[in-house]
Amino acid sequence: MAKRGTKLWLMKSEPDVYSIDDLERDGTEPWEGVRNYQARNFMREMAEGDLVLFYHSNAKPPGVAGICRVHRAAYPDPTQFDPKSDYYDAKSKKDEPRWSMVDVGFVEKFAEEVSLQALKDDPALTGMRVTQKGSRLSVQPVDAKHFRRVLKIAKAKTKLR
DNA sequence: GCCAACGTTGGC
DNA sequence: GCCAACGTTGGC
Repeated sequence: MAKRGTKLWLMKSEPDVYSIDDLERDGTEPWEGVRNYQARNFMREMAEGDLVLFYHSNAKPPGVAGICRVHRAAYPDPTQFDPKSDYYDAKSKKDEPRWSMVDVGFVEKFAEEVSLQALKDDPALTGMRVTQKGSRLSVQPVDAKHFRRVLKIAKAKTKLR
C-alpha cells in the first residue's frame, strides 16, 4: 500500500457538490475553497503521493466513499483572488496568499461506502477524528492503523457481495 | 429543520 | 485580550 513516509489523510466533500464519482470522471481535481486555517495547514503538510480517504459529508448516510491521492502539493488557491468566486477573500494578498490547495487524483471507489456509523461502531477506530462528535475539520490526518482498518472494512464488504 | 460544536469578527 | 454575536459545518 502506502510507501514508507507517506502521510495519510481524510478529506470531506459534500457529494451534492463534488463526489467520488465526479473525481473518477475527472481524474484529478484542484481542491479549492478550503477556508479554515487548520485544514489549510494540514494541506500544506501534504506531499505528492500521500493517500487520502474521500469522505462524503452531509450525505445519507455520510461515510468514506473511496481513496484518492495527492497529485500536486500545496499551492495558492486562485479562487481567493477572484471577486466573482464564492471563495473570494479580499484580505488575501497576491504576494502573500492566505489560502492554499492541493490537487487530488482518483485512486479507487469502494464497492460500498464505509458509513460513519460503521466507523463509530468499530472499536479499532476509537480515536479516529472523524468519528468524534462535533468534528468539523474538513481536512485531517489519519493514523496508519486507522487507514488500514477502513480499507479492511471496505474490502470485507466487497467480499460479502 | 434543528441544533451542537465550533471558528471568526468586531466592539470595548 | 475578552467575549458576545454571528456564521458555518455537518450529523441526526
